[in-house]
Amino acid sequence: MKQLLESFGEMAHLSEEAETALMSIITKKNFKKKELLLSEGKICDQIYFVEKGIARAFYYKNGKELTFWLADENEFVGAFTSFFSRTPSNKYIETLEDSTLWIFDYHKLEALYSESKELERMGRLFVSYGLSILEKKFDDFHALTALERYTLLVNKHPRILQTVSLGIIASYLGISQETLSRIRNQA
Amino acid sequence: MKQLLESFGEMAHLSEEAETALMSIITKKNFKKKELLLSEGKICDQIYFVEKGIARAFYYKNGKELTFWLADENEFVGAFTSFFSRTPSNKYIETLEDSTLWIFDYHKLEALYSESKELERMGRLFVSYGLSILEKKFDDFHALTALERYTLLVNKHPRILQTVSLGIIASYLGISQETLSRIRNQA
DNA sequence: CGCCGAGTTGAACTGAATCAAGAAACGTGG
DNA sequence: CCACGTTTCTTGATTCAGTTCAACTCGGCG
Repeated sequence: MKQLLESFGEMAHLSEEAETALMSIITKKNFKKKELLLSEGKICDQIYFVEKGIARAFYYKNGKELTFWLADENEFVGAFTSFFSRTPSNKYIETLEDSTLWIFDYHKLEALYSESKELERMGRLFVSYGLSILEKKFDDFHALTALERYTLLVNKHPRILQTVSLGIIASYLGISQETLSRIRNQA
Repeated sequence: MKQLLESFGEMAHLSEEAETALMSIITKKNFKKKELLLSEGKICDQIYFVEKGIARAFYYKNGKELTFWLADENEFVGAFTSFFSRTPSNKYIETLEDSTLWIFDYHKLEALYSESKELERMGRLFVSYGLSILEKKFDDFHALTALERYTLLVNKHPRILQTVSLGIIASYLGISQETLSRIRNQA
């Protein structure tokens, strides 16, 4: 909860009223490992903030799972295009550990934004912040080699390396599981 | 201008007032080929909509130019993280042809958003739309091979292939210029 | 105790990068 | 408008990183 509010603070300056209003529409929920939060064909109605645990987003390509997002603690996960444009998603979201997530519901958020100019503005700043994060991810993926991306992950999210299975991490980094195994033992 | 308004329409429903207000703060300007719109160390104060021509964004890695964004006609280009967070950018933006661009200035936009709830909302929808586009780009880059990305580019933006130099396209696709030359002559 | 999923390791193969040289296209100034 | 020089593109030969396929190990769990 404290972490969540800190994350908000980074994104937008919230008045006490705005903070209260926002907190009133989000809900905290516990999930078991491997619970599915979104599946293909559904519209993504909820964005999640990981308070505890790990979640991932993936889709299928040629019958194989492709993990393109790993959300460690204090990070968000969601299918944003589907969420914003209200179109069915081709993505799946699931927990990889027993997790505690904060749920941001689309309709509740929209209702909240409609309440006041300040809240509308808050929404804009959230999305702007999200766009920055995504731009960073895109740049990393474009500019870095698999090894560099691995190093980044080790430094920023060592816990993911210890917890998440190798196959998932490999697909996240865009390399085969065997190559990742070799990189790890050692480089 | 018509194209510009159509693009807006896709992103957000604008009342006539909102449309007028928006049009009053953006400006159209002509640029020569190879004009620099943003350079490293500067804060990105402007987002550009390409009415005519082509623009690109790139940065340097190990002394080599890396093009990560190509904006064809009716597309946007900008250094979004820098733009939103008001921090210096490591990126360059330039035209690749004589071009006509619409300029969206940060401070003018912010002033506009402050004017009303509707305009604030419009801003939020713009950014949401931008986030969707970026997510799409990210997914493409993650899931597709160089050849698939090449095919996508050929289909969607044949004009880029004819106009932009091979080295730039290759770096955009994430492959070497030689490989792209071979792919083109033929696959 | 034996099975099963996850990880490791090896060997062969493949696609792409790199290095290098030459051809074509372009523009710039005389 | 031509001639030269620079940039861009192509092509070939070599090298290398990473994939694939396959076998094997390890640890946990029923």
